[in-house]
Amino acid sequence: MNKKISMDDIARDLNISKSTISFIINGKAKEMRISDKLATKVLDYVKEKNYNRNALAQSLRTGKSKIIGLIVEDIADAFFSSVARLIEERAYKKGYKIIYCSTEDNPKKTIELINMFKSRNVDGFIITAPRGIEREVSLLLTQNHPFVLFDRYFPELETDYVIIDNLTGAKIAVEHLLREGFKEIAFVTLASDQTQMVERLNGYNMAITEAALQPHLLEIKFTSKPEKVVQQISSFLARNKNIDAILFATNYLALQGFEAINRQNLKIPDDVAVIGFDDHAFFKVFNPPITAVSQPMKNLSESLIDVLFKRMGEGGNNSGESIQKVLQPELIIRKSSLKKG
Amino acid sequence: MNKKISMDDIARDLNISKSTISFIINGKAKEMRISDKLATKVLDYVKEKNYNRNALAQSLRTGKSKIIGLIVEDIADAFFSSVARLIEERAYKKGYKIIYCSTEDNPKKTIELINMFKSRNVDGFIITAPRGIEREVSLLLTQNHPFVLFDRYFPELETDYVIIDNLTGAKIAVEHLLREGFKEIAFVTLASDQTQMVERLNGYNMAITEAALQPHLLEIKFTSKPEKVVQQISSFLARNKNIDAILFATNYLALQGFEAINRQNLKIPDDVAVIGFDDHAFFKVFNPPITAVSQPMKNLSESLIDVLFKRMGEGGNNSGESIQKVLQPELIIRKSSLKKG
DNA sequence: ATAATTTGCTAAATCCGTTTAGTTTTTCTA
DNA sequence: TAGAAAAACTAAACGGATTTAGCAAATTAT
Repeated sequence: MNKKISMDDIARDLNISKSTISFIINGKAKEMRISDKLATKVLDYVKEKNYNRNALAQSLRTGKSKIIGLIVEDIADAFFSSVARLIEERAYKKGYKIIYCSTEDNPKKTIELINMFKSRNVDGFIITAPRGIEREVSLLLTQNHPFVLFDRYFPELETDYVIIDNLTGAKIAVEHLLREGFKEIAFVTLASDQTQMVERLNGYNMAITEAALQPHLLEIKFTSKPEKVVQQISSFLARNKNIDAILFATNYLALQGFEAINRQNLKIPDDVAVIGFDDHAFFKVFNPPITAVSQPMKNLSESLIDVLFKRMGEGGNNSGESIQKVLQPELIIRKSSLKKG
Repeated sequence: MNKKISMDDIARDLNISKSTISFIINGKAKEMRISDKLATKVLDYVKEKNYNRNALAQSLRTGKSKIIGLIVEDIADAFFSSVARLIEERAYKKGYKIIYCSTEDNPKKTIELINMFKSRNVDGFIITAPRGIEREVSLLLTQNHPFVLFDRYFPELETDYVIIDNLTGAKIAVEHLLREGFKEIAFVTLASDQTQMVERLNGYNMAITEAALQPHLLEIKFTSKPEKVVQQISSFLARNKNIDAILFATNYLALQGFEAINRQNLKIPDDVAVIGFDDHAFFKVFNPPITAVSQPMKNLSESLIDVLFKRMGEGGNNSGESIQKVLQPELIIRKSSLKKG
């Protein structure tokens, strides 16, 4: 590896002080009363030699990094990767870079990631938190690191977060199915104590109870292999032939659910109507197109950035109230949830 | 922000030298003949105080970071996010973290990202390179930074890369359609001079020429908005009503293509057969399921990591031949490309 | 002509680890 | 029991920037 040129090298070559160079490079030439002549000379030299500041040294000294750490559950998931992309775009415009990592919902890994980000002086965190990192998150609070949670949050902690109204999301989905005349509406979800999942279940239950109908609930273990999930849904459908509509709590479940529906030789929506939670680009072109509870991706990512920058501007978490945004999801009605006729 | 504890602090508190602490923390206690008693004392203290090394300082001194920079075209794209996820998993097991960024195929942004990674001492790069960064890439070569290109490469540069045999991928797709009896096979692709796109076009052309058939080519500008893409494909189909099969060069085009096919009121595969390039989880559950040229994701990500680590082990690029792997894609045949009957 | 400013620039401390080249103390050998 | 060798640590330089405090020369004010 070619050793890179440093400010010291430039200082030696041009026979001036390192401080002077630093001021010039940081655009503080005027402020520090460096002559235009010298400033130009340095800048030219820098350009000629293709000099780049060592960001490590800079961050070490300043404590700032112009980097935001984004910690998502699984970057391969369309929801998270879309958010990541949108956040990256916005942050980039503000001169910040994003580095992202996946937790795979593993608290140990997540804690490691948080510490790695901390020890690299990221300026802020955006986190989808698995259960089990409550301590680490409250450490972020007390240590006054700017951060925002999203997708889910810890009710017991007073943190900033941006989430969607999951309860309402599930509720309007079920209510739409009710209006269409479906009566035996199932909810296929993950067995999870994460807030977003709990709320979706609550929304489903609320709508079913209000309509005085019978719930049909299938909770699947997070660890199940895809084929296992298909089998579980498949046998669930076989056992409950009266089910005429299904709300899937996540896209991943919807995917396996479609497979199960195929295996049971059911037609959407004639035999069974379907709604997914989280929209997906492909849902629009499915045959039939799939109705979905859609999270406001743009709004979500903008809010995340806004909240985080607010915190960063204020220099941390102990300055005032926490900011908690709850965005409204939208039901995008397509043919998969419409009664024939 | 609470100021964090440093080795100096520990040194002062325990009244020993900073070097000693460093040796102990780095597991060099034996080697440096530090007594077990002192080592234990320090380790206990470190645990008690929840001390974490400052990774910036460490990297600054050592030049290593245990971080790999992954630069993809668009993390929101299922292909790239899947690769990212798989690479992350493997790297994590080796004690490396991944930080990833999207280029959006913008050379300027990509160069910035590469420089940012460089200035943060990442140990290696994995890059999907847009055109226009050839100079930067050859700089990586001369500066002896370990890196691997993937998805596409620069024929004029002698670098490591892992790609798939795009020509064969497109060719076997068309040949399959020919075997099924389709005669008017269209290729919908992006106007691009990136190698993967050029090769896919070559594969299509080769298969069509060998069969002595008429090509039907639609090249779409990369910058087109989604709706524009739909319209272009739609009117392409309207103008060429004889087309009985389409190979889409990317998933994104397939998505817009499905929409266009719907608008033209065509049925898959009866009116028009369809094959996508790059498989997608949802293709399996489409109605009908969609045939796809599938990249060997596991193999791809493993190869990338293997090649990169080889380079990193050798300490850079000027030690020996470049490693260029070409993986074979697989045609996953589903109903969308089967002739009725 | 001298003091007070202003201009233009620099020295040195600092951020926090790593690592080389010792130094001091203890133990062993002759 | 002197001298060699081993054991147990440590001082200080280094990596590459930022930033405070301050110095010398040139201007301006008096």
